[in-house]
Formats: sequence, C-alpha cells, structure tokens
Amino acid sequence: MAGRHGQGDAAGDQGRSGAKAPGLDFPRPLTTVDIVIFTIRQEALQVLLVRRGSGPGEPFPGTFALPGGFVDIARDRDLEACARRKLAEKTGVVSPYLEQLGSWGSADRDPRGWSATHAYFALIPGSAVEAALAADVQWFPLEGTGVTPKLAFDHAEILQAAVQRLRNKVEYTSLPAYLMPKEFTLPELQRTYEIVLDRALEKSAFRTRMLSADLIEPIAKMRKGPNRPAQLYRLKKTAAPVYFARTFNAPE
Amino acid sequence: MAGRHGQGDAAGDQGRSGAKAPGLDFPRPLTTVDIVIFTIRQEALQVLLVRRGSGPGEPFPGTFALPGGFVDIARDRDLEACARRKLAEKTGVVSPYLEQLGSWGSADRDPRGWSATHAYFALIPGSAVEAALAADVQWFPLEGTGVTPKLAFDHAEILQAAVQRLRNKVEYTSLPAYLMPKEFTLPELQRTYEIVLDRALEKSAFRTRMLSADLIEPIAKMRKGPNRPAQLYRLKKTAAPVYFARTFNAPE
DNA sequence: GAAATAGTGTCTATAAGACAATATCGG
DNA sequence: CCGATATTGTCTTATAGACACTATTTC
Repeated sequence: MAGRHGQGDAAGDQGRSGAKAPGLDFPRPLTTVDIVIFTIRQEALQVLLVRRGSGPGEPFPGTFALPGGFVDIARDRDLEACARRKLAEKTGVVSPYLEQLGSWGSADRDPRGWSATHAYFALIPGSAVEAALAADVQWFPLEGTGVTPKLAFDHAEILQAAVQRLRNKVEYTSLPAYLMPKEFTLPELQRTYEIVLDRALEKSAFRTRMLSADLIEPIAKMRKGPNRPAQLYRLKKTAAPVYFARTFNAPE
Repeated sequence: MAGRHGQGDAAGDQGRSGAKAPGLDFPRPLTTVDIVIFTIRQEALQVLLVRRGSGPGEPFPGTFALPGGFVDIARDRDLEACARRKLAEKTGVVSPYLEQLGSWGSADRDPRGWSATHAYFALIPGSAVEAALAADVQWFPLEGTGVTPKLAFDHAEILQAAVQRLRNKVEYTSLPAYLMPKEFTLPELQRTYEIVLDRALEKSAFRTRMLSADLIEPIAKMRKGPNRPAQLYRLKKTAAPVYFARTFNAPE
C-alpha cells in the first residue's frame, strides 16, 4: 500500500504513520464551521441565513448561506468554541442546544480549493431573538427540507441533513423544549412538536409522555386566554435532553 | 462584532463573509480522518488499532492509535473516500457499513499544531478479516467503553464516543447485521446483539422483531450442530439499516 | 349558556417481557 | 431416551392511537 504516489505518500501517511521525516508542509484543506440555527417563528420552523458579500474573489456573491466561516486557529480553542462564537455573532444568543451535525469535505464544494466544513445545529427560542440579530442575516421558513432561495456551496445539502436529523430526533427526544420560551404550557409545547414534525399528535399520549419524563415542572402561574387557562411549566434545571423509548407514531 | 481583532478577522471572516479582499493565506488547521473499525472476534466486540511509528518528530511514538491520517487533497475526492481508502489499506476489506461519527478539532489535540479530525466508524464481519490485515495493526477487545492500551491524541475520547453511539444505535437498529458473515442463524445474530450490548435479550421478542423487519431472508440451508439445526438467513439486498420504533428494553 | 381550549378517562392495538411448551438434532 | 439448542406459544404489561368526556375560562 505504501509508496504508490510520491505526493500521495507525503500527505497521506508520513505525518502520522510513516517512517520517513514527518514533513507538515503539504497542502491543507480550507477548514470552516457552519451552523444551522433553527427557531420557531410565525408558527413555522425557520432557519437563519446570511447574505454573502460580493467582494473580489468571493464565491457565490450575493446568495444566501448558512452562518459560518473559517476556523481561526489564533482565536478558537476548539471547533465547538468556534461554532459558539459564530452563533453569538449572528444572533446575540447563547444557544440552549448545540449539537454537531457532521462534516462535509471535498475537492469541489468550494471553488477556492479543497475544503472541509464542520456543521453544527442549534435550537433557540423564538422569543427575544429579533432584537439581537446581525444586520446581514434573515430568517427563512422551511419548505419541506429546504428553503426558497438557492444556497451557496453545498449548504442546501447540509440544511437538508439538519432538518432530517431534527425531525428524526423529535420523534423520540425532548429537543423541541429548547425551542420554547422560559415559561410555556403543554399545548404550546405540543404545538412546537407538531410544527417541527408537520403532523398532528395525540393530545393524551403527548401529555402522558411529557409529564412522565423528568423534563418539565409546573410553576405557580397559569396562561390566561379567552378560554380555560393552562398550567405553565418550565424546563427543569437538568439541561440534558430526554430520550424516550419509543417514537411517536409506529411506522406502518 | 466585526473588526475586533486584526488577525482574528483575517482568518475568521474575510474569506467567507467579509467585504475586504478575501485572502486565503492565513494558517489552516491540520486535517485528518480517523476510523473506528469494529468487529466481533472471540465472542467479544473488538476494535482495530495501529501502532504508531517512532520517526523524528512523530508524536506519541510507539503508542496505539485509531487507523487514520492526513487528508490527501491530491488523492482523496472527499472525506468519505479518504476514510474508505484508509479502511481498505488497513483491513483489505470493503466495509458493509461506514458512518460518520463526528469531528474533533482543537489547538492542543495534536502537538504539531491546531488540528481537526473527521472520525468515522465502520462495522465489518469477524470472518475472513485476519488474512488481509496490515502488518502494523492489531485487534483489541473493548473493556467498557475503551481498551487496555493508552491511546494517542484524543483517540480514547473518540473511541468512547464510537462505542456509545454503537451501543445506543444497536438498541433500535439492525446495525449488528453488518457484523455477521454472509450466512448466519437467528441465535447467532442475537448473540452478536448481546455481545455489543453486554446484556441478555429475550429470545422471543428478538425473533419477532427481526423477522417482522424487512431485513433478512431464509436460505435453503440449515446450520448443523449437536442439537436441533437452525435456519440460516442472509441479509436482503436492501443495504439500508432498519430502524425499529422502540428500543429493546424500556429504561427504568 | 355558547364557544373555545385545557385536561382526563376509556377502550383498543401493538409489541415487549417473562417464561413455558414443543421440536429436532446428535449421541 | 437424554442433553442441548431451536422455535413457537401464552400470558402479562406498558404505552401509543382514537376519541369521548369533563373542566374552566371569556363573552
């Protein structure tokens, strides 16, 4: 296996397992971090996108893209810190939920050269986000597993993976709780589940599942309205998401 | 938010969203791919490790590490191709299952500089692997979520994540089928599940689940032994893993 | 009281857990 | 027949799905 190509060996093996001098002066891929930021706005699942600049050499000028950018090795201690920095820059919010989604790397995904991006996805409450938004970003509602504008790079593919992962996990986890404001009612939480899944859930089963999980606790307040008031709840201090033993609807 | 640090901006924003000239001449992280390769050997879940060389400048000389190495941008079309190449180099096997595990990147995980690795995990059948193994690799049985030798870099952490992901998924997927030889019996498949999960499963429920899934098909052959023969099965052509609606044992 | 939504209860269906019963081989 | 393992069946339990019913507010 070794010694097939001169340059191949230099980059492929020397630095890690080769017996020759471990040169590190071979070309390295561009390294970026991108974040898929979800929220619930206007009764819809929405994702935050950035309009790309149009300076000289900018790929995909003027199109929309996921928030992100190059890893700054002088500034970012690790990948997650880099993701949190970019999240804060665009939203002014400390996300209650940030999960690594995957990485995409290839020779042709960026016209500037071989590049790899580390993609994350974040969930933030719909409330109180508007004010802190950066100037160049905008929310877009999800249509299926994508958005209306054509995205830069392979970001449509990354977004699709994020939506699929989110929808999939919502079937058996408490992730939508991270899309809720501090205080919320059970019907409101159920509505969030239904928006993400794009399908109605049984009220009774939903309540049983949520209340039997060690997830939320009632507070001494009710949500008033033109009808029967609803009990308000808040997330328990335990930050970890809950995993249920079953999905919501058994597949046919 | 923009313009906080001179160097920070150069690397962090210019190339992707800045309005200034998009220079690409800032330092890039080292980029590697590592693979956690699992198999079943000697009634145990085992992982493939490589002994690192001890040339000049080699970090962690002589210790064991996950198979992997630098991305070769001249040779590897994309990250997955890079992972498949390294898998084939070490095992001579085309893995029936390869999944992205996640990425780990930080300033200090590699003494040679800021580095990011894209980790994959692979499942290969225990049969017919021995012959094609590279010279510098070795199987190690899992003890809990790790192995006996101390691993290089942050590979113990990556291995732990892989084991947890595997055990977690085995609760509700057909992944262990990829650890089986071409022909196998239901009790043998159940044994594989039990080895990975390190816990006994109910025979009856297990059979019902496997047979009602569109996963395996009986062949016209039986496994003979000193007792009642068992029906032999093979995986159906459909390569995709099956996701069940429930986990095996409801958590307490 | 009517409308609207919150919350509970009742019945059924599905699949797992426990474990017994039966089947089929080699000796 | 005996030992061993494969395969099937029976009964119970837990939870989802469907959907009816009751509760509490505003108007």
